[in-house]
Amino acid sequence: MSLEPRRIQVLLPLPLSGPFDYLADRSTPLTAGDFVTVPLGSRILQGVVWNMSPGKNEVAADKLKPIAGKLDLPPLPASLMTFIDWVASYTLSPLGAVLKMAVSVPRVFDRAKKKTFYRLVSDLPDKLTEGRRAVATLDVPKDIPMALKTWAELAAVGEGVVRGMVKAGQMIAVEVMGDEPYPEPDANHPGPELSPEQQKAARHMQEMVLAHNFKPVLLEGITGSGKTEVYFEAIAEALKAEGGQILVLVPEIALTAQWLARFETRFGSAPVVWHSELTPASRRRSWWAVVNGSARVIVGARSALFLPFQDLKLIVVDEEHSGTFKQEDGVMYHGRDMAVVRAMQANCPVILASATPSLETILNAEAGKYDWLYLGERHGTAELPDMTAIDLRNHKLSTGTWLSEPLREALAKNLECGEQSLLYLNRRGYAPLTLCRTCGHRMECPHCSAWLVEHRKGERLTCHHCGFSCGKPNVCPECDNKDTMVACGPGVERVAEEVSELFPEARIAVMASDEISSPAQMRQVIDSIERHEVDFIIGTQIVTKGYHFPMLTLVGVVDADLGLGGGDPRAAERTWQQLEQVAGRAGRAERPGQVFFQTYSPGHPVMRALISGDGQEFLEQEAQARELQKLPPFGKLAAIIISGSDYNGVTKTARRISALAPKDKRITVLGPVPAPMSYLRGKHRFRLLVKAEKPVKLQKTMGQWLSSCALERGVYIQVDIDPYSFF
DNA sequence: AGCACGCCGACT
DNA sequence: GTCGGCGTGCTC
Repeated sequence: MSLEPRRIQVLLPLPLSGPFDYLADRSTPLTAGDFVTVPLGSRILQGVVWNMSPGKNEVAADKLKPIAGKLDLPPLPASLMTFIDWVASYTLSPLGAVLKMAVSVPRVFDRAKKKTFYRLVSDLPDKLTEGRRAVATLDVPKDIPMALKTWAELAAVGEGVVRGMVKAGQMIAVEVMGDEPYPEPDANHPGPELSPEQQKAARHMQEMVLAHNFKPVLLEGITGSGKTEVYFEAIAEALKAEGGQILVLVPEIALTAQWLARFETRFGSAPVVWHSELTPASRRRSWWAVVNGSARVIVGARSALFLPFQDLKLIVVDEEHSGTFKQEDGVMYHGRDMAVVRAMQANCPVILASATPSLETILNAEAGKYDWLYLGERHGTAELPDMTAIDLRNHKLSTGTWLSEPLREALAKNLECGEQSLLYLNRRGYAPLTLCRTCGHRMECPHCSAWLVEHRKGERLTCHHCGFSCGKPNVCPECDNKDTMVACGPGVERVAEEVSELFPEARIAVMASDEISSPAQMRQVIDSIERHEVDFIIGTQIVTKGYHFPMLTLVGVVDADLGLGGGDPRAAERTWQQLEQVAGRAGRAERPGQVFFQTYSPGHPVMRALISGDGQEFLEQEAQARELQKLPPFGKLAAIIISGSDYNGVTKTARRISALAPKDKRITVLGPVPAPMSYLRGKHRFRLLVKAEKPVKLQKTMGQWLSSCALERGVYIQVDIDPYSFF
């Protein structure tokens, strides 16, 4: 019998393309997925056993080091390892970089101590002391063990009382890895009444959950149709099973206090949350709850896909059309698409919900690859808002104002009626551009190819791409003339200024990401709107995130054309989605709503679709355009970003990569052109677009192609499979 | 990602 | 003469 140490593969959470071989003692029990510590260079790192056999490319025997130890943690579930492998090869990212997303839990390893929790026994004696009775009659979910301290606090007794009950056998100690478990959402908690239409959709999804098969479903529902309540029923169905976990992906968890409140109303307790702004302690607690299976429902941002679920029963992607699901740096992946893959690997259904589904998803549904459920009725008696385009060619704006006569009148009338109005402009700050009246000099960011945006707070100019900021100059840096710098164009702050001049008495709230920095602050603003302490809401994108305000009956889109320029084939679709979402804010509950779009091109297909309320024709046009250009989903698309601080080096490399493109008729390489942000954080960026016909194995082709291009120093390339912007 | 190794400027 | 700047490249 050989007692020679065996060679195993260990993957480290570093941007390395694959696992390293290490030596492991045959007497230590190890399996794939186990967390180990290994020496790397001069340091000791935590890694994951990726394979119990050596790697393909033989490493010299004298380089091999033995593993340093094994961590007392549950192994990474095999399903997550499969997913990590898949994501790495699909996105052409280093395997270790993908692993890092799954194990970047601060101090998760060192604090993995066993903790003791307590639960009540079922057969308690009738006679108890007053303190013990308080503990025994607490209204807490059964079978959820809690810390001694928690019991004492909830029952308002001393810890001694609880300790006494343990001694008397009235409570049982339970050993749990990690922190206190979360309460389990109650599937049978009485929820809101569903309309027949909602019930029908809910039943379909419940059946999918029971079938326990991979199946994507598009849940399309106009704003106010109660999509959330419908997929809650699918979640409830999955919860009824003995074990298993449900993942809900949302675009920006930090801002969805209203969503969490609705969840609690339906299920009696909050779900486990996961997003980048969690404190290290709650991050660790959530991670543990997921890995030990005690977290039944997890709601999170796209990174939640990489949590160590033991047994996924259902995935929901809310607001599936949202661009924020696309990670644009590091490992570039699309959360919605990866959610579908994760569901496929877990063999469970995946629900894609949206009022304005992405074209990709609609086409998948039309092709029959996805089931398609449609909710067309607004909840209660609310009717669809009235959509009106204001042609700015006929209603000229006077200089320095941004609200046309008809919109001002409508706002005045709405204020008189005591109802709330929302003005939407997807632009933060006061003015997007500052220029010199004398010489025309534009204030640009020294590190990016972007204009500096003026913010009223502190009279500062700020770059929205890299955060650079400086005071607003009195003297033109170019021609030295004094007091010639003027603000051009509107941001939300400037519209707010105009509104306060028009209606000096009115109460105004500005909602923009730089005004609202925490969920608590968001909560505050929402509360004050709900309490009707606000007449006018002036907001950017963040107002489209699914809040409803019953007194909000008028929406004005300050610049409906914003975002249509450029030439990005996705711009029209995005604008349509955004404006449709904003329009949905108007006239919920029992009050009809009005929506006004200020535009210079009321004949644009997007505007026509919005006004007629029929997106069908518009989407068909978009689909045709994509098919003609062989853009996704009719073909494959990837971007190569070449960046570096040396402009010549970058352009030279970009041209060389383009020249070395595979000679294949089915592959077209466009560019290089300056990337959307061609100068970002001090680095020049150029982009190549790779268009390929569907049968082309894009990852394999690109991998071979790019590894054949030797890079000069200081030049970096990055691949973006399925780029979000087609530019 | 770290961390060493390495090759050029201002200090005791 | 060294201390140290951070550029490049390796880590089983």
